[in-house]
Formats: sequence, C-alpha cells, structure tokens
Amino acid sequence: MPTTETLDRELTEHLRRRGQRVTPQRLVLHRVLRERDRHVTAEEAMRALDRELPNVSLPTVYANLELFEELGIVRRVAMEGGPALFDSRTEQHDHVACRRCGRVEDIEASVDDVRALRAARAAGYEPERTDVVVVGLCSDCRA
Amino acid sequence: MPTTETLDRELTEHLRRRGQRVTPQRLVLHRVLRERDRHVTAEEAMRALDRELPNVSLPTVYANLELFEELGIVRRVAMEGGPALFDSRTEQHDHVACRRCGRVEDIEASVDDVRALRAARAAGYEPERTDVVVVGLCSDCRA
DNA sequence: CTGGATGCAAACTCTTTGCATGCAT
DNA sequence: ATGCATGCAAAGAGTTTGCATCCAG
Repeated sequence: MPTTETLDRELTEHLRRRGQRVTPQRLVLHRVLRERDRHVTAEEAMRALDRELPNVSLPTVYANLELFEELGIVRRVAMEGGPALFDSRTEQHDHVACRRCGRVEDIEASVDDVRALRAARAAGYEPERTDVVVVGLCSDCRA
Repeated sequence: MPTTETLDRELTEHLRRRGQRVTPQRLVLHRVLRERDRHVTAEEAMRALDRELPNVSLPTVYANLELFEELGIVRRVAMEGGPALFDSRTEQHDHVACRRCGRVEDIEASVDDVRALRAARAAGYEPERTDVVVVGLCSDCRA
C-alpha cells in the first residue's frame, strides 16, 4: 500500500496535468478508494470520507467519481438494480454478481474477447473495453 | 414469423402450465415482443401495446415483463444509466453498447466462458449465465 | 481576485408498491 | 364466486442539476 503522501502526490499530478484543482475532498476520496481496493458505492465512499472530512455531500462524491473515471483512477461497474459500484482496480478483470443480493466480486475469467471486439467493429462500434459478468447465486442466497 | 394464433397459443400454454391467467395485456405484450424481435424498453413496449390495446399501465408492463422473464420468454438486459432493455432473443448471445447514446446491439461474440464459470464457482457462486458486453462508441457518436 | 468546486435542496428518471376495481377461471 | 390481474397514484431508490457560497490558484 502506497503511503498517504505518495497517493496524494499521484492524484495531484493527475489533476494538475488537466488543469483541475486539488481539493481536500478529492485527496481524501482518492485515499479511501485506493485503501479499500474493492467495490464501493457512492454512499459507502461518502461514509468512509466522513470520518476524515465531515459534511462531504453525495453530489460531490458523484462528481469526483466521474472525474476519477475520466482520469482512469476508477471504473464504474453498473449493476442490475442496485447502486453503481466504483472499482479502483482499473486493469482488465471480470466480475461475478449475485442476482438476489447484488454482491459483486472479482474473478479472473481470462476471457478471450478478440472475436467480440471484431464483431463490435463489424457492427460499426469503436470498442473500448469488454465487460464480463457471471450472474448467479452466492453461497448465502442459495441457502 | 409465427402467426398471431401460434404466438397466442404458445403463451397460453406457458401460462396455464404455471396456473396463471391469460389476459389480453399478456397476449398483446407477448406479440409485441416477439414481432419486434429486438431490445425494447418497458416504455417502448407500452407505446407499441397502446396501438392495439389502449390504456395499459406501465406497472402492468413491468409486472408482465418480469413474469415473462421467469417463463424464459425475455431476458432483461441491464444497461448503464438508461432504462432496462428486454430482449426476446433468449438464447446465448452477447451485446455491444455505446457508452454515449446507450444504443445496444446484438453481436455474436462466441466467448468461451468456461474459465469464468469455474472462477465463479471457486468464489462460492452457482453461475446461471455469463453476460458479455463490449462497451465503446457507435458510429454516430464518434462523429 | 476569479472561476472552478462545494454543499444543500430539489428535480429527475426509472421502477416498485398499495389499493380499489375488474375480469379470467 | 373467488382471487389474481389491472390501472391509477404515489412512494422509493439512485443520480443529477441549480444555485449561492467558498476557496485553490
């Protein structure tokens, strides 16, 4: 785990490069995301923020998660029904989701998406990524 | 394309088998879905219904799309942000989605999900299906 | 100083729920 | 006749927008 100073410096560089301001809200949100290193909802992120920097608003959290997505710091993982999840693991990996309780976990599916990408181009699209989600029931929900 | 009579008979059998009622709303919704044979939102389905059977309510459309999903007649395709899409093609196939305008189209990705399913089981899940979505920009949105 | 960033409240979209009425069985 | 299905209205969840204030540059 990088130190707080390292995390803050990383974000500061990212922001300066785009001419955007370095605010305490952004620095702390960034730390929260990187320290947890798992899927969080906007609301969970806000609660975690609150311990270090009270009164941060949900719209600010959403705005900065969107900004971080543009910066490549998080990936938004849209989930059926429930709230959106934000994932600080940005490298290619896949997910398994429980259709009953909405739990989501990482899996290493090692899916070969070459044909999928080719089919997407043939349909006139410029592909950017391939989302693979195995949907099923988690151990708790099967019981 | 099957005739109206065939479509109606198919649905009637499905419903009777589960002890559920055969209503005009269900018959017409079923026809609309099968005739269009593409992704429709609940709202689009309602508008299409309206031409043949006015004053069908959106809650009824949702309730019956959910029922049809249990019957295996449609598959709900959750899409980032926008409204849910309901797909009358229920056999395995994949999608490409435009991240800007939300357009969704079928592709034949022929993805091998064996490792994904194994990884899902290893994580304690009972997999039911694998959703593969190539995300990118459609030809219109690139311009 | 100056304009982008924030907090608050309110709007918005999509979907589900409650309840009285209606109709398939 | 019975009770599931419907239509309407309203609630609910999640996210976005408007706007006055604030603070990073």
